[in-house]
Amino acid sequence: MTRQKIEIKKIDNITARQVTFSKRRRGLFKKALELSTLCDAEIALLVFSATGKLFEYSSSSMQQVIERYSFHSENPDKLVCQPSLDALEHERNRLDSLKAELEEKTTEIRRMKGEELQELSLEEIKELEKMVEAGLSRVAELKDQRVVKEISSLKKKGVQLLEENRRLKQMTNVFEVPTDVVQHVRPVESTNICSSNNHHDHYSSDTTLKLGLPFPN
Amino acid sequence: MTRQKIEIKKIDNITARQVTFSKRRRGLFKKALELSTLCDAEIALLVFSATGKLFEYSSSSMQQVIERYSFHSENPDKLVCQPSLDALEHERNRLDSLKAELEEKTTEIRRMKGEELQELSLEEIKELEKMVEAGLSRVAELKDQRVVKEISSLKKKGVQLLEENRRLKQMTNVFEVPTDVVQHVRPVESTNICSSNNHHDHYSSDTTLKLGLPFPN
DNA sequence: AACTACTTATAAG
DNA sequence: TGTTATAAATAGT
Repeated sequence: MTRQKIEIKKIDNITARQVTFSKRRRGLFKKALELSTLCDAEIALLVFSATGKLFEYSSSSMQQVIERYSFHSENPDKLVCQPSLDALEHERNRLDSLKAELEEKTTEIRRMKGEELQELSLEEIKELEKMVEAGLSRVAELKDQRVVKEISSLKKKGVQLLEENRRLKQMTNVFEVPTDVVQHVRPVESTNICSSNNHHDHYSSDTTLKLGLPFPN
Repeated sequence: MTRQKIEIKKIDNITARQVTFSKRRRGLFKKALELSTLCDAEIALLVFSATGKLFEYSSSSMQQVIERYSFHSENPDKLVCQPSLDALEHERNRLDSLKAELEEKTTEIRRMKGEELQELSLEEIKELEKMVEAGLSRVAELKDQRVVKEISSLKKKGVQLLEENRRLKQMTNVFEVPTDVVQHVRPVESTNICSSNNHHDHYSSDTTLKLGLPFPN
């Protein structure tokens, strides 16, 4: 919230994350203290860092506030114990391995972006560069393919539009003949009329077509 | 803390106190959420208003954090003895969200490598290309820095080696004068002799020097 | 509840 | 850790 606004999502850079944690933790505890003082509120605040360190604040005593909480939340499932510690532990193991995997991918992405290279050897950096280069050329290539496709489709559309224009001009001529002839022609030509109103977007012209001619389902 | 700085002590005016309570409570919860999100911290926050109303926030589940706290603070009189469905369910949610996150990162990596672009729009591909380009130039830049460093260190070493060679040649000349002269000279020149055995590492040559000429302390 | 003028928190270096 | 430019929180209206 300074120098630059940041997005509220997990900070990838571990060092930055720790620094931010310290600063914001202090800020949070200060705010908690102020709120309890100013407004005579009873507050408990528990913070476990990512590394498992505990930080706590309580306006009275942690014990007391937690008891008050337990009482307050008339927990009906308090009697229901033992959902199997085993299962819980299993879940936690899985969680840990997922976390590790995630950390790995996060680092890989950061490295592809040229961050966090300090602990790579020159050889590894060269390897990385080759990889990113390969990725870039593949992306560029696919982009070009898309562009080519886009252009050719645009050209095709241009031709169609020209065609339409020609027909519309013919229509103008048709309008000069008696009304019943025009009406006879319309069902066949309505598609073209619609798309000519949407020549900048052929997808929505399809939609318009469907709206104009609803199907029975 | 605006319009005028206020002293942090209980607000006398009841209305003002309630208003402040609302505002600051919101602020506090927001900060707590931000901290847990940014820094991957596990947080529990309990606030009882002066009128006894409970407000709570927890990054995972209140139950779970309190349990963790109970465990952490070697508190023998277990405040809450609930392995709890709540906690289990929470672990599972977290597992799911981690899985999703992992999936996301995996896709991001594949896209940076130019794979799986089919469902991106042209605009998105262009964006991606820019990103990979930026990454590549950063990687290349850092690689160049490394290379430059490597080269200059190699050059320095070359100069040192040359220097050593020169001295060794001088030594050869010294060995050609009578033995007693050489012995007289040795205390002064021993530094060079020693370091010439370690010309690839001038730090260890210092060590060798000390070993050769131990100080009385 | 909305609006500011001001203080505070904090991201980046 | 300390500094600073800027974003965010908020006291009083």
